[in-house]
Amino acid sequence: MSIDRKLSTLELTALGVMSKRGPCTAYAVMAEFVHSTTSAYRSGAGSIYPLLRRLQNAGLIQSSEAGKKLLELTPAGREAIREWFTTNLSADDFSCSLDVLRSRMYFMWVLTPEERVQYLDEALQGLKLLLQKCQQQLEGYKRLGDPFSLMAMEGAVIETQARIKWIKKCQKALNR
Amino acid sequence: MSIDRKLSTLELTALGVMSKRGPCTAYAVMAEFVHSTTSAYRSGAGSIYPLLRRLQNAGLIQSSEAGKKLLELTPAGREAIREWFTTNLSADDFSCSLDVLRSRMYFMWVLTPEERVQYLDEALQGLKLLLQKCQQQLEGYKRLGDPFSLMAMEGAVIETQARIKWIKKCQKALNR
DNA sequence: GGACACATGTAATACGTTACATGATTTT
DNA sequence: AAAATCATGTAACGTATTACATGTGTCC
Repeated sequence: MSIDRKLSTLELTALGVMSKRGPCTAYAVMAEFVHSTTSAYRSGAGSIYPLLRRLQNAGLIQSSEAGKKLLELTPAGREAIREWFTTNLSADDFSCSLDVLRSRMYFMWVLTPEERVQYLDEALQGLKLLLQKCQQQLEGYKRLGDPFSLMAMEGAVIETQARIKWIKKCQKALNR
Repeated sequence: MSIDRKLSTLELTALGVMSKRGPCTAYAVMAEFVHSTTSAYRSGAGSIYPLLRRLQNAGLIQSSEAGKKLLELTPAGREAIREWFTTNLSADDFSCSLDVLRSRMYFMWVLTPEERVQYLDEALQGLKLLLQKCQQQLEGYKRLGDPFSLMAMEGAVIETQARIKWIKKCQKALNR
């Protein structure tokens, strides 16, 4: 009934989403993930519905008494989110995140010099576009969101700016 | 025989590792992943050996004629790495990376104000430690590594610095 | 009335993780 | 001689992805 293993990041994020929305349908939770800007969170029905059933079996969420098929957190579910912050703090949480652009950089020597320049150009353009999207969302949060969503989104902006700065540095290094 | 589906990041990274090392044993490839600082790449024997067999079946790597059980890239394998740069450039590659610290921030309102302060403190310390590790590796690359590994590692340093800056900003926001 | 979003799933498949298992070689 | 590292796997399990399937409500 209860949970023995560690919850995955996806499961905890689903719990977090539900804690913000209050009672909502499984479909609403899924919709949040389908349109996520973070590719690792982009999940479809085949992932979310079984995931929610797992959480329900674990007693972390339950059908709301407010009728229909609305789901809501149980006290145990709320506690699971708190424990995400307090107990699960391992080195993995701080470890460098998986940045495909950065990973690929290790192997860029397989390209010709011209291809390298072109690749970095495309990367820079993609990142600038991403930055715009992040900044737009940030503006939205400034009006509507809570301060914590705002903080999180500011993190995305700062990270993207750093990646842009990095690509520019790489371009300079190549020009020498 | 050849590949119809898209190669995973892990598979492509394995190809990249082998392209750098030249002919090497499966164990050597695995060892690179076991001790990775990026948690998403930390994989054991159960992941790498089947993965290498898949690559071999796909004709991307082969046993080296240099005797023993050494593996090396085929021309098709080298081409697969190049295509990683050229054709697979989707929006996903630029998307915000999965940063657990950032994800969690959305849901930090479940904590008490004191817990929030403590959590951010721990996060900051963890990131500072990570930064040190990254900078040490960077110094190593400056002597031994190729310029592309150096660039990649500089990306890790810049990213980590940005995350530290972000956490400090969050701390200031909480103090108000 | 047709299109679209809402709503909920299942089945096949493949992939990653963990744990287990074994043996050779090298180091202390 | 024992311990550690090199070396190569297998088996069980769980989870994510993709594609398929179905039905309702609502808007134009």
